[in-house]
Amino acid sequence: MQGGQDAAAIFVERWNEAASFSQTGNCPVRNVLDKIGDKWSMLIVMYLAAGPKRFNQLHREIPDISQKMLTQTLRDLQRDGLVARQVFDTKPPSVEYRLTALGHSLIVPFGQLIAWANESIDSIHAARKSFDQAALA
Amino acid sequence: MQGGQDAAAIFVERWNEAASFSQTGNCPVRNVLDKIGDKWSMLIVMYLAAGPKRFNQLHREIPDISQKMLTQTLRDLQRDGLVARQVFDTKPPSVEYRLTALGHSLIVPFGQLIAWANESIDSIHAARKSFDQAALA
DNA sequence: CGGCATCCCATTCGATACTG
DNA sequence: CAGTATCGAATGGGATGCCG
Repeated sequence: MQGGQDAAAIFVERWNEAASFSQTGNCPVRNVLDKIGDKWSMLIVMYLAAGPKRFNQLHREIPDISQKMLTQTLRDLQRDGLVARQVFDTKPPSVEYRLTALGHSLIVPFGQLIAWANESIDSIHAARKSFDQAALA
Repeated sequence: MQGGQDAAAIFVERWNEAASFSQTGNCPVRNVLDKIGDKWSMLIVMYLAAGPKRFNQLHREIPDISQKMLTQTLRDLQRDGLVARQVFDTKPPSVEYRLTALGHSLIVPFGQLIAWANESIDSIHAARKSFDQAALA
């Protein structure tokens, strides 16, 4: 619990610190959380965790993603230094994406969160069920 | 890296599993990630990590949150069993919110993520800067 | 193959006003 | 004090079509 309190304090502090100059939208925490909550960012990172992949390879493997969002999300990840883009001068040209060292380092803490999600999902569903039933009263 | 690969595999597996019955929107990972990415959910959790707080106390302490979003986010957190709501029958009535055991347990893995964000934000900003400059060419 | 540009709809969220 | 209700602007993201 001690570590939790520290994390909470840091989180709140950083957030409020950002609120003072929020015009710039420069909150370090929000910057990262926006990617986490993004519909596709983390899914792509997790697919790339297994190794480098080509653009259309990702497009085929990831269910339901549109070409637009795949392109856009890859650009954002590249811009943040989480993903590296390499063009091969073949014909037709091929482009390979891979995680950078920074991208790989994100998998560790993010994996903790996924583990928590899988452990807690039953409790969450149970809580929702009882909450919704209580609301019917 | 081994742990990272495992996490990635679990993540992708769970996601694809959900895609098959995606009509119901029942992906365990998305359920949690939506809360993480939510603009206010995690901020509220972090404020409550320090101890129970009343509604207006949260409203005053959290910068820029509207009454609507505070209410709505607290309801969602309560529904998922992360936050408990207790009404005191005083006059005027007061309502206290506190983290449940489940809510507290989220702070640990989420704290890891915040720590990563704070460690990596400089690298991210640097990557953005060089990316944007390269784009000007 | 690997994109980019455009249109358009759904959801999110802030502002404001009202209630027990 | 602790909400609820309604409106409207901004945003996210899918569908489609074109290009080097």
